[in-house]
Amino acid sequence: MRGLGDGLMQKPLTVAEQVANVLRESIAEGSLAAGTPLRQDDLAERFGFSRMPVRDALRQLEGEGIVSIHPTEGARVARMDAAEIREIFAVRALLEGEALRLSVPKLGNEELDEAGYVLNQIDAEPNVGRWGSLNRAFHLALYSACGSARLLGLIEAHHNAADRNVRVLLSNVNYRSRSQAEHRDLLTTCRHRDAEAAVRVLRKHLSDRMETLAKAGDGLAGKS
Amino acid sequence: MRGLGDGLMQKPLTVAEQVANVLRESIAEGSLAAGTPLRQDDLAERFGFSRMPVRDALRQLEGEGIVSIHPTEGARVARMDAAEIREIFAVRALLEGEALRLSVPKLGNEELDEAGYVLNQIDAEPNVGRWGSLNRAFHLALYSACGSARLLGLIEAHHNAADRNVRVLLSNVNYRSRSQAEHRDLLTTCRHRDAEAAVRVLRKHLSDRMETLAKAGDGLAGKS
DNA sequence: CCTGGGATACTCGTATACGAGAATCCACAT
DNA sequence: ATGTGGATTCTCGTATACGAGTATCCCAGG
Repeated sequence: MRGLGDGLMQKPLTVAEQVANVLRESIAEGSLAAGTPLRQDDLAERFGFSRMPVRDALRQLEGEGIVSIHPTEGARVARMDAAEIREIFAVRALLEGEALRLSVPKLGNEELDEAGYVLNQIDAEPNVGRWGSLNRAFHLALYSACGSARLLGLIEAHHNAADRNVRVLLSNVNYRSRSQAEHRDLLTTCRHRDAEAAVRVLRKHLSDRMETLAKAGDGLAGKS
Repeated sequence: MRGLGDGLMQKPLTVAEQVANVLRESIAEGSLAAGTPLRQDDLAERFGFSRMPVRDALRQLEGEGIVSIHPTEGARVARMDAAEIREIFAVRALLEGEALRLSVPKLGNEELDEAGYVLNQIDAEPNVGRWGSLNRAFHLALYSACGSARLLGLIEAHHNAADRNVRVLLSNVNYRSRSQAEHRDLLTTCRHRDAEAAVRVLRKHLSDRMETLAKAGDGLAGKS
């Protein structure tokens, strides 16, 4: 859970955080496959910094569940099998369902329009790499009125954790169009301020996407 | 969320983790009040180590939401007002409710007996400081069969985050006896393998404890 | 040819050292 | 007396250096 309450606080961007961001993106993008050893020396040399910021970044990513660290053994990109993907999506369904339930009654047109704008951006975005963060932005916009920064932080962390698994399927046009259709359904339901219906749509959306992921992505996450 | 899946993995205990444990315990115990600045130099000197392990420990605790770090400003014990306490308990109710629902059907007598044993330990434990970890052990024992290491990790993290707020009320005999009574109710329901009833008991337990905490602990967490 | 032991190399954890930025405090001028 | 400016101090972030543990690889012996 990275920075439970960030988003508003103006922190001087430190090198360690930049490294963490790049690593997170590289892992999400897929250029760093699951199980890849992350040597501190190598990374330090690649980035042109010393090992200290790299250490901090790895610690941070460990907290997000993206890498796993063993003191003597070093850090590796966290493995993620089908069971793990199901776990993440189950937690997401739980957290996001609750966040949506709390948020919908308090949603203003401002947030709804923002969500709709993001949806259009997704349709117009040719670069697959940016789809993950846009997807996250859409969901968080709908939850933003839930009133619990902690809940939002957990949700964001789990989006990050699952990002790399989502992206591998984005080249599949079917996945993208179905996902977008479900997104628009969800937004419409939210516009009607029907919280329970929205939660049902969301849970089905997550459940369907998860099944697709777990089936298709079973082997590609890499095995030991 | 510290070590999503620890508990079984045998890691060489590093100095940084020891420091983190001591700090976590000190914060939970209350000797480090909310808002207290945590100077790296001071802590390093107190523990007899250099600043590096302290830095790592602080990073880790930040990930757990126990301390907040600002790059130039340093680290402080995270503030926690009544609203934050309610957030934590709301998340706990959500996570633990689901974990219990998943776990109850698969619970063996082994885990149930373990939970009962822990309850007796709580009654027999004179040292208030150990009540927090025993309480956590009881709850986790009931959830242990849920099948999701991720869920258990999140639950553990939120127990740690709320620990210090729980402990301040333990000197109150009423709180302790009522909590124990609710615990025994919960255990009995679990023994009957009635998942939905167990979830209802748990949610009421958490809700009641939260209300007591939020009311009583409103001012004692310290203000700026 | 296979196995066991020892030395080497590698990686992490920790310590020390240096530079930058911010907050504080004091002096001076108005 | 009060406000402003500058210098000092304090703290963190980052770099470099050292020590310990572990895995690996090669060579000798069976």
